[in-house]
Amino acid sequence: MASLSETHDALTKRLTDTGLRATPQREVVFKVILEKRDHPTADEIFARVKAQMPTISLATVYNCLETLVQNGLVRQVNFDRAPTRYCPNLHEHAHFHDETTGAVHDIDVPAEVMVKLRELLPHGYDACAIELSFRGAAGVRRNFAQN
Amino acid sequence: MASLSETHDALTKRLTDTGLRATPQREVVFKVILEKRDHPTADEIFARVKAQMPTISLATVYNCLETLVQNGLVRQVNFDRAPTRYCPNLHEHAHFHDETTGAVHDIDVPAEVMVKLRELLPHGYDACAIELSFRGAAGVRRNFAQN
DNA sequence: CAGTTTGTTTAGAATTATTCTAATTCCTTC
DNA sequence: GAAGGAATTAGAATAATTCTAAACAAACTG
Ligand SMILES: [Mn+2]
Ligand SMILES: [Mn+2]
Ligand SMILES: [Zn+2]
Ligand SMILES: [Zn+2]
Repeated sequence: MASLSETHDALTKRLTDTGLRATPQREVVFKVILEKRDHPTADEIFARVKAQMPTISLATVYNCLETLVQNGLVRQVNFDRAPTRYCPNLHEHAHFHDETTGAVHDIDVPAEVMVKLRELLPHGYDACAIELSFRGAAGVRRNFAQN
Repeated sequence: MASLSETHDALTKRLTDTGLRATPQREVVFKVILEKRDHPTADEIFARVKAQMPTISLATVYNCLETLVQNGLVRQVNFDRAPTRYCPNLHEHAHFHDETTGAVHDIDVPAEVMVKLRELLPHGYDACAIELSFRGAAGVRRNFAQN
């Protein structure tokens, strides 16, 4: 996995390339999303960030998230009308929403499957994004380490 | 396609089976969704319904929609944080959200593709629903009939 | 039938995630 | 080290949806 300073540099570069600043707020928001690879909501991110930067405001968290999303550093995930979640996994992947625990799991999607999906579109339809999500229950819990 | 009285009967049967009533409000909400096979929002449905039943309230439209969805008579469709849309097409299908026009188009998904998607899930994951949606621009407009 | 229960509709208030506003603070550059 | 632009902040505003509580309607019950 990428080290902290690597991702820090990625953030700085990606932002400054667009004339934006790598502010402490943006850095800490980005960091907490990378740290725990669940799919937190803005509120959850706000809570985690406040632990490290007690003066940050919720508005700033929303602003930072918007910037990160627009610059392709995090992904935005929506399940019906629930609060938006944020995902640090930039690989092409789908989401499994476990209704019993509320957890969201990443599901790998091979490139060839993505190609197959794109082929479903009639001629002339050009998709700039494909979203695939599952809803259900994620399996028997065994006494093994989960994460 | 199914006739009006057919779908009317389907509504009545499906509802009364669950101890619910086929009220005029539920019937007219269902009817306007079937009539125009776009993917209207609750507000749009409210406007169309009011033309036939001027006294209906928005709360009732929401109530009726919830009932129809819960009883499998219409489908609910969400695109990120935009207002929920309602779809009368009960076949397994995906949605294409045309960002330039705002229109939503149904995309056929062969059963075998659905099977393939389900196979992406790790052992123990049980999906009760799979949602697939595309976002982009829907093709060159030619001078042919559209619908 | 009359009376009771149960389900439904309705207007308006409440909720809640998100966005907006306007003032302040922070950098960067001249 | 002023000026200008960018970013942050608190709090107000927004908007889709849900909730509340009262009125209404249909379905039972004896
Ligand atoms: Mn990788
Ligand atoms: Mn058919
Ligand atoms: Zn993810
Ligand atoms: Zn549809």
